[in-house]
Amino acid sequence: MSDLTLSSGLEDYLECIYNNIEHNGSVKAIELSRELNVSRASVTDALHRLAEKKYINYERYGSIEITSKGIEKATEVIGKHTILTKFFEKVLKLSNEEASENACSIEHVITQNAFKKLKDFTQQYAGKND
Amino acid sequence: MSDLTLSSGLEDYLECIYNNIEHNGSVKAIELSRELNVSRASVTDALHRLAEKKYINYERYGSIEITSKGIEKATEVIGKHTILTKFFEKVLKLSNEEASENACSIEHVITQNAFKKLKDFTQQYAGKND
DNA sequence: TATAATTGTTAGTTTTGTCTAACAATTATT
DNA sequence: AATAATTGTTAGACAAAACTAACAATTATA
Repeated sequence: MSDLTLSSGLEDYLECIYNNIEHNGSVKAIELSRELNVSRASVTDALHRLAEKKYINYERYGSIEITSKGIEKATEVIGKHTILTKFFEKVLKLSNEEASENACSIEHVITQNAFKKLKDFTQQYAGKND
Repeated sequence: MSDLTLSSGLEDYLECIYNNIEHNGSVKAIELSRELNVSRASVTDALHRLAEKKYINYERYGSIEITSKGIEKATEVIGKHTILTKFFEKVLKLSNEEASENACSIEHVITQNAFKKLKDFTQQYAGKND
């Protein structure tokens, strides 16, 4: 019985897959390799693990397709990323780069509830200070 | 040449070692095993890795002593933990338990600069709203 | 359409961190 | 002091993620 949850690492792959498909209609392994700074071999491994957990459909030499389960997870993580970045940028006044860097690590570990509160707080705050 | 940086996992061991020594004057492996919910064997491994990186002094069947380097790192992480908990509790109004849970994961990944800004923000905010 | 370049896969290795089970050392109890 | 209980270590497995090097498939180009 395989574990169905995603590690931070696999969430990053999924996020990247989703974003590329959104913007370009498709993704290739070489592109994930470039954007995530990992070897092509590591991408192949990750694609197999994601497929095993049903977040994507993938067969050797085939195209990478994201499943509805994958879309759900990806949008969830990306939503967190967006709000966290906004919080660090608008509330704490960090550069976009550092805001995004922090968002990128925290998005994988923050609890649902904490995120919800942070989201409300950030939106309140941004409303008042814009 | 061994890597001198600490993973999240090893930081947790070090934090636990430091806190126990502070409160009780010493720690035993069994206590770390209990508090961190890992086997005694895993603790032995972790102690060797921490000793190799010079964060603690340790020899088989010997007592666990934290080095000055270890104290520096532990207090840094604990400092982050404290402020992050305060932020989640006082600013976002989470329960102490959930505040601490989030602090526990974020303390290992937040950048120095982001932490500094968050600290200032939290102290400002707490000052105004107490 | 051959050939060359690019992309993807496989096999084998490494590191980190975990586990269990068996054994050794230490500490407590009778 | 001898025995029992607790604590610590070792050995051997396993899983997740990464790597390189060699090879296979695909795509582009001469």
